[in-house]
Amino acid sequence: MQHILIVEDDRTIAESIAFILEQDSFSCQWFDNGTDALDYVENNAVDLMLLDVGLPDMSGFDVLRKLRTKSDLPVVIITARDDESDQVLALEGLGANGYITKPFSPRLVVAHVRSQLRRDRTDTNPESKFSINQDMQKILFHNQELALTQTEFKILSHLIQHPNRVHTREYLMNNIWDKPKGSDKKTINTHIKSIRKRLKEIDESCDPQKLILTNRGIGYSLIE
Amino acid sequence: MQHILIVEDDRTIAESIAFILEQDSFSCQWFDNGTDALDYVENNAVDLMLLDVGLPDMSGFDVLRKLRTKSDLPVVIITARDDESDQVLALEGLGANGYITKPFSPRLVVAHVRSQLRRDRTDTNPESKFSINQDMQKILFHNQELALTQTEFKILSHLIQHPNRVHTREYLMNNIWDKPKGSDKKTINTHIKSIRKRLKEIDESCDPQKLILTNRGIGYSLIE
DNA sequence: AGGCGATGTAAATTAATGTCAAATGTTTTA
DNA sequence: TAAAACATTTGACATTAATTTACATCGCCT
Repeated sequence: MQHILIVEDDRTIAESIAFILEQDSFSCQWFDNGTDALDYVENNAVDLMLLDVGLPDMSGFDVLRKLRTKSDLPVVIITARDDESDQVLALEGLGANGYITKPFSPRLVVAHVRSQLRRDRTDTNPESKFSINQDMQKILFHNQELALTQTEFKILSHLIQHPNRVHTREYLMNNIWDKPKGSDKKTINTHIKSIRKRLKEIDESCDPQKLILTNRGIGYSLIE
Repeated sequence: MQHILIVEDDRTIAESIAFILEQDSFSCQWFDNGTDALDYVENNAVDLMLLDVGLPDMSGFDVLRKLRTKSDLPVVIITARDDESDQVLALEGLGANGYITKPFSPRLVVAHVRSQLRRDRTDTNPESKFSINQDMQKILFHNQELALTQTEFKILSHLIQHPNRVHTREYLMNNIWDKPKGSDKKTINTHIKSIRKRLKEIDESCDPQKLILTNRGIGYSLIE
């Protein structure tokens, strides 16, 4: 679970942000001043800071400046002043990572938070046992790398990207290969079999036939 | 030098952005439609995309959606519509990294670009066995200088600067040589081979085929 | 039971990559 | 400027991996 630090002197705003972040399964810590926040960052694992500019003890910009002398923690500025030069200063001069102007909806805050934190994770649907790393052309199953060949990768990607729906052999044939092969329909069969084998290699206890379901007379589908 | 892709159908805007980015020592490439831009991203080294929402052929959101099926390139949306729900969709739903609403000053664009790229600096990755000295055109491996030719240097630099991802032959060809070579042949292979040989020269015990991985049917990748 | 698909094994085929040496291109040096 | 030294490209060939085909057997569903 990722931990968000909220530095905001308006209790109502802080609470509404915290509420929606917690709904989105982040954990939050709130401070109404910069000094305590900086102190907390020193000694605690924080993934991102939401930083108001107007604080009682020091400006948010000053907080950021101080923070940046020791940490590159992602910081999203929240401010009532919609002044472009402030934004340029924050982003370029001080090293902020994002900038939100009031008034804003809590959802926008979550969007910014997620956007900043996205890079730190593997891009994946959290419910799925699979995650695809396009950069490496690799698929992780239970966070372990599957040793797949090129066509196996393509087939499994298709299934993962459109789970819970049946893919006919013809459909797969047409979408995996450039030239329509047409000839033997058993070739998909073989690839599915070897994909299943590789799933089993990683998770001995799983039932690959329930993960990749055979829809008799139609095709295959991946079940999430 | 970092390379920015501008996708914007208004020539005037595109040019003013390109102008100020080039002043800030970025290089730019401009497209006025989504199709060409997506095509270009496939096979060229791009560090960030500035993406207008209102494009002639497809919405910028669609461009982003398509892009995200294969790449996690940082994308900053530029749009005339200051609509919060659009922004939430772009940031959270589609995986945009930043959001700028028109009208904006070119400086703000630069600020966003810098802010997004700040994290990407891999030059001084302490975990890496490699370090690059661009000025001297030298690469150190285990702190020992590699005796590389010009093309070997370029290829290895690319791999080091974007480690842990696959670089297709076509991609490397487009980015290492000025003029796009028509026929591929085995020229990349040969260079890779000689780079691997030189790695082995320095560290007899290393396995160059595990450092520079062959991704069969795709390309090569450097593993950190 | 009979058909369809799954599984296992193996061989044949096709494709990608590695390797090497010769040919070509480029720069340096005498 | 010519020769030498080096860099790059190329094609032939070897090697390895991936894909397809084939066939025998097993099990499930209707």
